[in-house]
Amino acid sequence: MLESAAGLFAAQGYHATGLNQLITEGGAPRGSLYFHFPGGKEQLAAEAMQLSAEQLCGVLREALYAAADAVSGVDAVLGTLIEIQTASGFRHGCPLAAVTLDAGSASEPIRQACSEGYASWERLLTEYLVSHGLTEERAESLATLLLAAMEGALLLATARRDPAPLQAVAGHLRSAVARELP
Amino acid sequence: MLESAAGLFAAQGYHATGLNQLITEGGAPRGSLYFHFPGGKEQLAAEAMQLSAEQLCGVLREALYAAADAVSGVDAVLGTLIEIQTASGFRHGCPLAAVTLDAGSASEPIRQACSEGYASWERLLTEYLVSHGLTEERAESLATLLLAAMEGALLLATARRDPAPLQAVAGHLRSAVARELP
Amino acid sequence: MLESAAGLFAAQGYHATGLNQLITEGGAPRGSLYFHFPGGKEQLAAEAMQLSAEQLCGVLREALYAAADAVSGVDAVLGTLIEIQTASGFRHGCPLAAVTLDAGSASEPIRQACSEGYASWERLLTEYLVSHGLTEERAESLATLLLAAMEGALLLATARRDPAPLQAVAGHLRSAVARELP
Amino acid sequence: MLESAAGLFAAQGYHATGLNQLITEGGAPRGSLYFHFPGGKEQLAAEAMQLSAEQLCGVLREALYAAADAVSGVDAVLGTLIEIQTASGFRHGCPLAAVTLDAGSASEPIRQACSEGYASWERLLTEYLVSHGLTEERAESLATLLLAAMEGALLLATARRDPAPLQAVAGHLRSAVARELP
DNA sequence: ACCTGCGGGACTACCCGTTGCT
DNA sequence: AGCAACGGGTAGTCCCGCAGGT
Repeated sequence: MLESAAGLFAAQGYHATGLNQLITEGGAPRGSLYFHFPGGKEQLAAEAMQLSAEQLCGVLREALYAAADAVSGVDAVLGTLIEIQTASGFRHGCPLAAVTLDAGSASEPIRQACSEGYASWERLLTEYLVSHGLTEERAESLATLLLAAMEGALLLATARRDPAPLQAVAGHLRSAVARELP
Repeated sequence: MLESAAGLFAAQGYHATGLNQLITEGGAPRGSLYFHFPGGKEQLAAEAMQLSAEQLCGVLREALYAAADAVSGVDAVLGTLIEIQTASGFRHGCPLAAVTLDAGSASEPIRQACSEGYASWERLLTEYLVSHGLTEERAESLATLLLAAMEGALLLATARRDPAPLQAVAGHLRSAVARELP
Repeated sequence: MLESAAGLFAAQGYHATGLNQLITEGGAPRGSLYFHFPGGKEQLAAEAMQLSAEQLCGVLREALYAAADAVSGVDAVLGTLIEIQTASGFRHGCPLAAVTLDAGSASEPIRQACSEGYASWERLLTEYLVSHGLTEERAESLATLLLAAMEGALLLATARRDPAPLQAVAGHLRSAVARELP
Repeated sequence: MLESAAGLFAAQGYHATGLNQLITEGGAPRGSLYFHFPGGKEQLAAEAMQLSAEQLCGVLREALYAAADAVSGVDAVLGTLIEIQTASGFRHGCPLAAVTLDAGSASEPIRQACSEGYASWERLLTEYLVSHGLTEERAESLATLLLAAMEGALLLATARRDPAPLQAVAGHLRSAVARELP
């Protein structure tokens, strides 16, 4: 249920995703939804965002820690994103972005769930960079750049239906990391 | 009319913005909308995206070409974005992003309008970098990084209601540009 | 539209009457309803109550002023009520009572509409009694008794599906009026 | 449980009172309701009506038989009603009326429960009047008038949020009774 | 020709009263 | 006795045409 909701919200945003779509796709009856999510669509979306964030966190962690060094770790992350996006026909970009932008301004719980998701990814990157020798401060700043550039590149790639922005960004991020390493 | 529509779409996305809101905010009667925009809401949104793109293009151009050098040009652009976002209480981020993500997948005209908007900004940056001595190829690639990082930072700042991501990214982009200059 | 709504509300009360029923019975599409009654079901009910009150006021006035004297006027009114109720199979009692009791406590506009309806009937009776020689004060008090007894009798008759309470009350009201006449 | 249900139904009618409200107010779990009341909401309402009728019957009996004579007995009854209604902020009128009108036409068990409730009150009044010397026939007829006028006055008072109709009616009923006494 | 009041349903999120399975 | 599930139903709003008027 939450899984399918997460996919729908990621692809269409909050308001474009109707309850009907959520329940048919999720295979649940209408009334059960409000039993498990008394807060309705809003709560469902917030929990879906949390789930999405955790899942992607796991995927990124695997990609990072399977890599030989920090530079190829960044490469692996970008490669993963490219694969996810092209495999889905450019429907799946960042699983939080669409909801962040079309519901984050109206619903505080949703905004917080999204914000926490981004923060979790940023912490992951920061810890990874620290484990490769960067100071806490430089790691945090670099992690923000990495995350922002990846998010933006996903947005551009979605708009263009073309992974080129992700690839162009990958090159720059690789060298940015390389330069910061001790 | 278009102006107010652009603001509404930017802040809420496509599906969260109702016709009622558009006409009350825009001060136009209901039926007239379909005289001026026979394509309905979709056409209105596409044209609003185009308008937003052009307006921001002008603002960025001014900021860039008023700066003494390329590094401070990038600084000026980021500063402008920070100002826009904080001044609007973190409601206005990128004027295209929300619509790109919640309507771009369903409406081809809207996706194209957004895509063209991003492309126009990228061309602006590319030309600016070329005018500061970069080769066409390196300028294009760097422009993509700049645009992606700015878009992503706007997204993160919106989610967090905090301009910190924009500031963190600004530092890295400044040095990225500095390194590429001849 | 309002006529059919008035009938439905009278027979079933406010909450038991769904919008679906109102629009199918009234022959209007759903969207049109909210054009003419922006306040939705609540406004529709309030206006229906007003209409019902005016219509019944007209019916009662005719019955009263067609009668030879005050006593037979009261008789005519009760007779009219009996006829209305038996003709409808005890579905139509007082057109305001059901809504007064199941929405009047939750919706101030509806309560006011109902209250004004009762007041209009009371004024009608008061003026009629004054025109037959009662002082203003005694007329008002007697009108209240007449109205209350009629309302109560309609309620009892509805519950019992039997006009006997109306007939029993009629006798007492007739003599109550006879005694007060100069 | 039944007590709280009775209060809710009296104040809001049958359809305006949701199961959720009944179980939260009544402090019972959702599923248990259908153990104790296999007939569901309908049975619950019918039994609540019966309970309300019996309780009010008791209250009225006490008021009547504590009075010195028939006239002051009627006075005591009206006084009790006024007190109940004003004490509850005009939310509690007749405990059966709202349900009678918004469910009596659709549910035969409920209609019968209400009808029996009214009949029990009428019997009480009849017996009281007989015990003060009236013939059975005149007592029955007068009891109907008393009950109808009280019900109607409660309705008017509820609509107006003003006990004036009850007071006006009290005067007339007092003299009606006085005249009938031997 | 330009505009708009009104009408038309499909669809929204939400909640209802009810019932199997535990 | 009771939790979890069930869909049909709620009021309300959506985006969109179509005649009529200026």
